[in-house]
Amino acid sequence: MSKSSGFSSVASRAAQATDAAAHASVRAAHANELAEDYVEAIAMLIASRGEARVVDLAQAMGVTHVTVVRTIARLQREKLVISQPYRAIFLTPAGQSLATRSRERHELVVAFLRSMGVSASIAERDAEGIEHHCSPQTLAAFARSMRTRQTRK
Amino acid sequence: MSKSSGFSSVASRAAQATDAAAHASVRAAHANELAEDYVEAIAMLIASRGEARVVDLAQAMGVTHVTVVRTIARLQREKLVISQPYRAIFLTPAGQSLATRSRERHELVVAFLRSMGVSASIAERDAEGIEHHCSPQTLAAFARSMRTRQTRK
DNA sequence: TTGACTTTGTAGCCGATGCTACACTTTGCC
DNA sequence: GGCAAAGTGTAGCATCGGCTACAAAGTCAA
Ligand SMILES: [Mn+2]
Ligand SMILES: [Mn+2]
Ligand SMILES: [Mn+2]
Ligand SMILES: [Mn+2]
Repeated sequence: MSKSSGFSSVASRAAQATDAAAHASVRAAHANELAEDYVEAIAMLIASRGEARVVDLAQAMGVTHVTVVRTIARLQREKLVISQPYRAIFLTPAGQSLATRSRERHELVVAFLRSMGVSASIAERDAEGIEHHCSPQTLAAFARSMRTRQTRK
Repeated sequence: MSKSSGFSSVASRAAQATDAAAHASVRAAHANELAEDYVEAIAMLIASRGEARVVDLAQAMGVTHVTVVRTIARLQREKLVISQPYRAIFLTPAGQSLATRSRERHELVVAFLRSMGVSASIAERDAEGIEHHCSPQTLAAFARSMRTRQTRK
C-alpha cells in the first residue's frame, strides 16, 4: 500500500496538510453561512416591510415555514435573534452587527462580479455562495480591483 | 401582518423570488461539492502515489477514516468511484471526467485569486469554497481577466 | 361575534456529514 | 508461520437542514 510510485511522498504529504486545512476552512464557512443569510434577510425585511415574519423568510429563502421555524430557534440559541411564539422576529445587537457585515460583503461581491462583466442575475446567484468563502484579503483584493477601474466593457 | 410600511410590496416580493432562486442554487452547489472535492483528491492521489487509499483521503480532507468510508459508499452509489473492501479506490469514467473538470476549475480560481494579489495559501483556502459557486459565466470572466493582463503587482 | 383564512407551531420522517469505540483484515517483518 | 501495526469496516451517536401532515393560534371581515 501507498507504494509512492516514483513521486515525492514528502511533497504530497505537505500538500495534503494544506488541503486538509482548506477543507476544514470550507466546513467552518458552511457552519456560519445560513446564519449570515438569515440575519441579512431579516434585516432587509424589517427595512422593507417593517417586520420580519416566518412566512416572509420562507419566501425569501425558498424553503418551507417549518425549516424557517427550526432555523430561527437555532439562531435564538446563538443569541442572534429574538423570537416569541406568533410574533415577528427581531435581531439582537449581535444579529444586527452580523447582518450589516453580511450585507456589505454581499454587496461588495455582487458589485465586483458585475465589474468583471457578469450579468446582474448571475452575479446575484454566484455571490450568494461565493460571499461566505472570501477571506478579508480576498475581499480587499476585490475592492481594490474596483477602485483601480480598468473599465471592462 | 406584513404592514408594508411605506415601501413597495411589489418590489420586495420580486426581490424575494430572486433571492429564493439564488439560495436554492447555493443548496444545489453544496450537494455536489463534496463529490467534486473527493474525486479531485482521488485523482491527485492516484497521480502522486499510484493509488488512493482511505487513510490518504482522510488525511487530505481533514476528516476521520470513518467519514471517508461512508462518503465513498455514497460516491459508489452515484457511480463516480469503484471500491471493494480493503482495496484501493478507483474512479469510473464519470468520476474521472468530474475530477478533471473540478481540477481545472480549481486551478482557474486559484490562479485568478493569485492574479488579484491574494497570497498563495489564502488563495488556496478561499478557492476551495469559491470554486463550487462559480457559474460558467463567472469562470469565463475570471479567465478573461487573466488573459487581458493588467499585471497587478 | 363568529367563522374562514392565514400564520405559526409540532410531530415525525429523511439523508448528509461529522464523531468515538470497537472489530476485523491486511501487510510487513522477524 | 506468526505477530504487531496499520488500514479498513461497522455500530451507534449527534447535529443540521430539508420535507409533509396536522394542530393551534391569530386576524379580519361580514
Ligand atoms: Mn449567501
Ligand atoms: Mn459554499
Ligand atoms: Mn472545494
Ligand atoms: Mn477543490
